[in-house]
Amino acid sequence: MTIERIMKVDRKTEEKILEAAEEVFHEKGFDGARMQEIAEQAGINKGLLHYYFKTKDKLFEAIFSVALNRIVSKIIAILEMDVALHEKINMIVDQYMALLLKNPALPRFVLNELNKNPDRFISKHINKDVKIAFLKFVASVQQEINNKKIQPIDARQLFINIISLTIFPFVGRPLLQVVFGADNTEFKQLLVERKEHIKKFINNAIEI
Amino acid sequence: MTIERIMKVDRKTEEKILEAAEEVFHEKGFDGARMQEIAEQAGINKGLLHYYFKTKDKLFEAIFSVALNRIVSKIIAILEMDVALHEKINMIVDQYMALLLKNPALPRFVLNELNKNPDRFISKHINKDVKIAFLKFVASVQQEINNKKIQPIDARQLFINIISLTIFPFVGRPLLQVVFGADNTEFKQLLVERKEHIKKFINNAIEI
DNA sequence: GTCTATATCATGATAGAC
DNA sequence: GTCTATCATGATATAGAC
Repeated sequence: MTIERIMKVDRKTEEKILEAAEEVFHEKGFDGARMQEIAEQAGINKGLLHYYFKTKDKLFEAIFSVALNRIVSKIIAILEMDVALHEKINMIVDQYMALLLKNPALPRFVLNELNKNPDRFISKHINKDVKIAFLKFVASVQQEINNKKIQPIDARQLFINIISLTIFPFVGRPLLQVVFGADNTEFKQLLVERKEHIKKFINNAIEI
Repeated sequence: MTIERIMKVDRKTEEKILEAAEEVFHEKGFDGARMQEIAEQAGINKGLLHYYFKTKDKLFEAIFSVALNRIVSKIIAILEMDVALHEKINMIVDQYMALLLKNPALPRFVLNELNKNPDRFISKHINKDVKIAFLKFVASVQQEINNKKIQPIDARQLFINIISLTIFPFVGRPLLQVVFGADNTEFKQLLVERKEHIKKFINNAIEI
């Protein structure tokens, strides 16, 4: 009974911390984030924060690994599926767009931290899974080329294209918004429409 | 004579500082950069650094405005030109790729700082120029659609596509490199080939 | 588990000699 | 203009009371 209550309280505090840390780290990155701000955001104080996560690095690692996984795992799952190429492409765009619309700051955060410290990737098991999944994608592309369903194309370039068209708007948003003179709601509308646009655009580009 | 010598020395030191600051800021961002490191990189000490640029913010502003300008001004120039649409697209891709291959860290730096502080844009005159230039691009697109040269397409989405396909590989590099299992030289080769790939890809996508 | 108070250290910035 | 020494602040992290 007492233990139950304590565990419940623990869990709740830890969750509050993780939520707060995610928000602050995603927004400001590791260097810009302050333990003070995370504590405030979580409704606790610095002391308690350090009680749960000994160091800033440890807390960051917890947030970053989740974020990286969110970005990568979905791609792996789709790339590995046994469906036709254009289905794969549509699924990547659809599901990725949905993910990013819910977490607009995610790609910027992950890519930036990854650029500052590329080795962070190597430590993960993801590494091999990604490569294997990608090889299945390459095979899909080659098969479609052989069957004269699509034009000859470098599978790596095609992959870059899919990811670029989907992710970039979220990273380049401030730049694009100024160019378009678009406010937040207008730009969001553009992103929603973009899902169908990308699928059609890619299909046009590769069809024979 | 004496004045000349002093001015020459000044100029040289300031240049060394700006070069060092650019390198460090581009690499680590504002929050991650240290005045100490910039001073070392420039071969001077912190005191002298503060003598030339009173504050870190001032020094950053000098670096950032140049970077932003490098990213934006070229696009403006091309968008405003009176050439056929597909020429415009080719020029953007060619010249942008060339710029980014020489400054791979540039887009990540600018976009990240811009995301942390989007208002930084508003203070610039660029703001209006960009919008005007973009309107000329929209007109180009509309004209080609009317003349049945390309398929109907939202000019804003097309613009996003061009920029995405060109810039993203430089921002998403660590992610892509792991997926491909590519080392640095292999990836660079991919980027070089990419110039022609993008132009063909876009052309295929929009042609009638 | 949670809080307050404090230690420790790094960093941006200044003062002053040369 | 350039350097050394120092200040002042703010951030991570710890100690100890409750």
